[in-house]
Amino acid sequence: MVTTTPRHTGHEHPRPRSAAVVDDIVAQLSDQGYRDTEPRRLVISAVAAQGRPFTAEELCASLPCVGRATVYRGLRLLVETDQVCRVLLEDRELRYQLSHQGHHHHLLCAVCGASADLEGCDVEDMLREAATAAGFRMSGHWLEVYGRCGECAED
Amino acid sequence: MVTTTPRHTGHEHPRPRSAAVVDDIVAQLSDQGYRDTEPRRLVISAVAAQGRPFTAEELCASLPCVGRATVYRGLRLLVETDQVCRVLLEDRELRYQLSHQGHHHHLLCAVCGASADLEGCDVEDMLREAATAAGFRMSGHWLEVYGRCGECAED
DNA sequence: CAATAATTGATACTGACTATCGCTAACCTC
DNA sequence: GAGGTTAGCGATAGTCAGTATCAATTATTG
Repeated sequence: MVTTTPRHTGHEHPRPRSAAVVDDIVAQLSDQGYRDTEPRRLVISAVAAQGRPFTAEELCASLPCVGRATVYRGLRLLVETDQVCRVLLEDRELRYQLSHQGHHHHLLCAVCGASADLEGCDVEDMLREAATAAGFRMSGHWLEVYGRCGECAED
Repeated sequence: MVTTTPRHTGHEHPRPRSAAVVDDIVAQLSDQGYRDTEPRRLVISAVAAQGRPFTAEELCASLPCVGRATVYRGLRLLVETDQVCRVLLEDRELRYQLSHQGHHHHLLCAVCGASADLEGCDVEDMLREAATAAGFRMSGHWLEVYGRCGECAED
């Protein structure tokens, strides 16, 4: 398993900070009984290296040495364990992104693809109320907000 | 234009009320330059007959005499002209539904698949505000709410 | 170190949808 | 109505994203 690194206080050296993230995720997966494998680490590492929401195919392309199926499996595992969250673009394209954990929504820039987490927006209660009024018991929801980020708004 | 005519193919007697819906939609399409064709009417009629959100494949299955491509094309046209709206289930399955026009959101029952429009819920402003706070200019959003309808909530 | 069970990767497959293209029929003009 | 455009049709082939299969590999455990 590769990574030989002292896991404890890990940043004393210029290890790419993403390495810490990878170790952290691998450790969490390990706690849940998932093995620490080379391909898996490669996938996680590639995920951590992405600057913005990415597609499964992009990930595959960036990992020519890892089988497609393995990339997809790894990605699915990360989503299931809440390490990565799904992002839906306006054209329904599915993308992924390292999760900042916890339930939250995304602001997506239609121009550059950047994403930001929507803070301080508590639609939850509002939706639950409206659902109740319609005779429904709400159990969940899906929300994505589209627009232009600061940089792209100027055009 | 069109269609006050009892087309011979038709069953003039107790015209199902959906027939009025079909005529109406065909008329609107006609206004936009789309032809009034038999297969198109069949598609619209099948759409109008659905009691709840349906998939494209379900529609194909219910129209064995209409080519798949035609069903898909018809459905796409109806979406583009706002006669039909798309509904996204929790598992990302795409369904369709006669549109009640105007921007609105759906409440979807995870058990029986029924849908209701979410009334009196104005998330718009809230989202725009939160987006602005994050330096974004909001241009749109996608929201689906999942739960159980009154009937299914009892279980 | 051997046993065992998870994981991998090559590949075949699936499901949903789109492109192609020769043919048909709706609509417009006269 | 008749005739000419051309939208629309349907059969089918193709595409694309993602999944299933399965023999070989490898992390983990006893």
